[in-house]
Amino acid sequence: MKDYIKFYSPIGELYIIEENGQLLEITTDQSHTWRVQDALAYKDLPDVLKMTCRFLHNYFNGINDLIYIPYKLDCSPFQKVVLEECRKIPFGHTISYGELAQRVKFQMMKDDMSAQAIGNALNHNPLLIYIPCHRVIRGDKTPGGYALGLKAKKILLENERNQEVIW
DNA sequence: GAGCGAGCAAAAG
DNA sequence: CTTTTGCTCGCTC
Repeated sequence: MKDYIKFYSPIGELYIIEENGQLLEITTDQSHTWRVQDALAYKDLPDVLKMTCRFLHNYFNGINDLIYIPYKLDCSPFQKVVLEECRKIPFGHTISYGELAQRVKFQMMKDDMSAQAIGNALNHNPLLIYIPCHRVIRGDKTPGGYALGLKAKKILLENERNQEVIW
């Protein structure tokens, strides 16, 4: 049993998808909605959708809401580590793909880890915004790429830079 | 096993 | 400063 709601954001309509009390996806992909039940009235929403909605509302108003939202990652073990590490990047901060590669390397106790593999994993980030993959940029400080296009990445980074951070 | 990146660093123009 | 070149590795088919 899956439910979803639409959230109108500065980077377009976001679809928030939930299953059994766990956050499944935050996406702009409209074609995903065929899998889910009809959208519910707000008062009947599962808590996880209300939490995510509030989180996004706060986020786009420059408030770093540090709530934990239960979520389920349906992806490879490698991607999970990358996404978990990415989630730890604080509001308003940026790091490079290479640096994230170092952290993942440590987590997985590997000898080598390429930045390219990190980019590959982030490209399939199922939880846009909540996992702030837009805070990961190239080593030379240029933005690199973004699944929704560079325009969206710049809007998100501008949003974090200009807002007063409320802890 | 081959091909594909949201990359990197060094070297060249 | 910008562009090119070689190298990288986990994922997917």
